[in-house]
Amino acid sequence: MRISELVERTGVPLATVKYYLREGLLPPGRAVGAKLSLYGEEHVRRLALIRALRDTANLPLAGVRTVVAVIDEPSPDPVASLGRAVAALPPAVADDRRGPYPRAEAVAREIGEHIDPGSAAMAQLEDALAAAESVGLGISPERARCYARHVHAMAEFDAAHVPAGESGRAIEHVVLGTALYEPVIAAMRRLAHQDVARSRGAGGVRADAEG
Amino acid sequence: MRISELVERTGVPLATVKYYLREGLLPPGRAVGAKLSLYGEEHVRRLALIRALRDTANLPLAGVRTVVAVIDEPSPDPVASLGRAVAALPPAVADDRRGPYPRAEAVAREIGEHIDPGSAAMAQLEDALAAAESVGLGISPERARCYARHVHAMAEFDAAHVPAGESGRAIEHVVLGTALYEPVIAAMRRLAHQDVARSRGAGGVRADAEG
DNA sequence: AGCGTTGGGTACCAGCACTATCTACGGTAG
DNA sequence: CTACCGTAGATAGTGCTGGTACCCAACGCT
Repeated sequence: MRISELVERTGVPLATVKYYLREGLLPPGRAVGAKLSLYGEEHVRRLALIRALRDTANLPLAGVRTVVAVIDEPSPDPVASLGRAVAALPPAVADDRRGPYPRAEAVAREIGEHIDPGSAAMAQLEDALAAAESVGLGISPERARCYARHVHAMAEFDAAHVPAGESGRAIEHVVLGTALYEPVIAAMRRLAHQDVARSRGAGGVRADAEG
Repeated sequence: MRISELVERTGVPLATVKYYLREGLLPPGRAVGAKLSLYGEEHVRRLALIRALRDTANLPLAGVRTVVAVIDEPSPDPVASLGRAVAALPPAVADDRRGPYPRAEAVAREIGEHIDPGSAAMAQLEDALAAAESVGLGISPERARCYARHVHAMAEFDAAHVPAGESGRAIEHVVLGTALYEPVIAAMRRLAHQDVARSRGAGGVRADAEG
């Protein structure tokens, strides 16, 4: 299809499509002659991906670039690629950041024994815990245990539902799942708070609170 | 304390403190004479709050303003205040946004029966689900049920641990908990993925962040 | 041949969150 | 008394991000 149709189908403004082409986020179309290029379904999908990562996952374009690079390249080392991609997701972590992460380590122990203590997620957790603590919302051991149990259960579900097959698809699935399910879970948690508050307030009893 | 000490204790640059004062995020100090004001512990706490909401909860200053307004004002209707404050948290939702939210409603049914179908969180959930779907990561009913169960359990824990007493404290706790625990949970989920990935098959490999 | 579309480029812009500088005064040390 | 540092208050400018606008010349379809 021509660029005008790509614009029409995705709803992304022409100027923005050109900008993404310039920035290398969107691969160039197949050139037919000097003044015409044709685009395919993969361009439609790529635009959807860029917009989803930017608007929903809150990823700056530089991060989008990292993620699509990982997805594009047939990776020799899937695990390293995955690490790079997930580390590109917000919140940003300084490159030279190294532990120890005292608060995060205590919480991580509740999650499991197979956690890399140097990973970006540890730094993110440490920052989040420190911020909560700084306004008097420190996380008690019971809260950590409760949250740990439930995120672990969700992670197990996720792991059980990663598509089998070549590692490229799996990596894409994991990266996008990490980025795009986080807002889903956050919104669901807000709704759950609503539900709990209103069933308590309304006199309805829900006494099956665990952990 | 004088403004120089406030700067020193919080680590926030003087120019930034002045900016927050100008913007009304930080209440003015007690003026003693025309060229000197004194600040107290509440200013230290407020600065920590502003930085936590901005840096960790990713809240633009306009949103910080809304949240601190709710926390400051003794509210005649706690529930309405709470709603306003939580709606100010990201992701932003257009004011004129109204349902229906087809994807979100299906998921919300898994969470509970006491959900306000017009709340901001419904719009946020709808957007997050649509974004995931647009890149081929639509949420299956099983996944929705799994996530719903676990976020609900976490919400019940949260509700059981809101401090009793005057409603002001409770509102502050709920708003800040919503905003500041989300990144905690997101980071914990990433760590849980690591733990699951490494305890299954891939024994010993790093699932996040190259060294 | 005429006309709209395209590629390619440069320039410009808006929002956000600061940051820098200036003025003027006032409390204090010497 | 005088010098000087700290402070309040105001205005202007900066750096970054993510576009948006406009222009021009070359196509290529009819």
